[in-house]
Amino acid sequence: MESRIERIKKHLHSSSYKLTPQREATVRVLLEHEEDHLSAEDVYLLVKEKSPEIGLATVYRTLELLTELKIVDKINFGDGVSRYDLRQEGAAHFHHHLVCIECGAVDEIQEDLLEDVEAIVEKRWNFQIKDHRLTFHGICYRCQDKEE
Amino acid sequence: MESRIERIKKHLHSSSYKLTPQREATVRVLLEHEEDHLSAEDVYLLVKEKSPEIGLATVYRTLELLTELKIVDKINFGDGVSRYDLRQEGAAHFHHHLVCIECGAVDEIQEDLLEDVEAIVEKRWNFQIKDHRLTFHGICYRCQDKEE
DNA sequence: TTCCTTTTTTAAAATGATTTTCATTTTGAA
DNA sequence: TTCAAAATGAAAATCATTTTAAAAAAGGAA
Repeated sequence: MESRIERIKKHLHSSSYKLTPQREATVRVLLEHEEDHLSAEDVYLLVKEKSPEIGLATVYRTLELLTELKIVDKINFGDGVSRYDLRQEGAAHFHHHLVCIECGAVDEIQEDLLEDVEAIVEKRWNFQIKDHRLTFHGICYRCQDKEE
Repeated sequence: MESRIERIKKHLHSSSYKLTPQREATVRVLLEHEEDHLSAEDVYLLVKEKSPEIGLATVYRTLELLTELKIVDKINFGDGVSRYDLRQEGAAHFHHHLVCIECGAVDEIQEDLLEDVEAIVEKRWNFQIKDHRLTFHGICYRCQDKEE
């Protein structure tokens, strides 16, 4: 059976891009840090551990390329940096996030939950939805426990 | 009856901040441009028309202050700049956005639409929601017409 | 293989948004 | 009026990200 890396390689090739060693190292870091919401700088530092010669600009270019190909999602929690999440394979919809305003933790919601809302928006606003971003800011279960 | 500006003034005073001429000029620009999703630079240029002595740093500081006091919402559509929206008075919930990937237009959805989703999230993830951000990316009704 | 063209990379410089610094001005309370 | 704190403006600094330019790598054709 085909590995995730191999499928990404094919995906790149089908758009006539190569899976260079630098790109592969970057993808591997993303694979090892799913759900971690790494910034470009985070990714850079992690890639550097195994491939010290890589440049920050290459990481940025790779993340941009992967975003274009919809292999990763670029997200923004309003803290001044973009973060990059590997897309779940076969996921029809982008996952949602829970950002804790106490401790800063970011949890993920894989369920869609928006089918009904999207149906309403498409019909009522006559808007053809291609993608969405939903983030809740609040207090996570861990911090709720702390307070009591 | 009390004007919007006066209520904002009281809001500032209740946190022991002053409504200085610069702050008032900034708020007035926001009041005159609701739904326009102005960037700090946009606000600065508009404020400058009436108050040419104002500095960009002051506009940034004012927008930050208004954000802290929840008088404005700072939003980010992933285009590299933060945008600032005056909050609807008495609006329990932040409004949502429709971003057109063809023409870049940003439309607003004032309806909540998320009550059910939030109830599920609060219960199932045991997360105490304080705020949310929901943005749909897709094709607006204007661009759909163009294509046909 | 060798040559050639294209893609990719690197490091450094450039850019652009935002924040900080610091000297000056304004403010409100005593 | 006097004083300390708050606010401002201009410039400098910062930080994330992008661009540049030259070198390296990759792939295909002869």
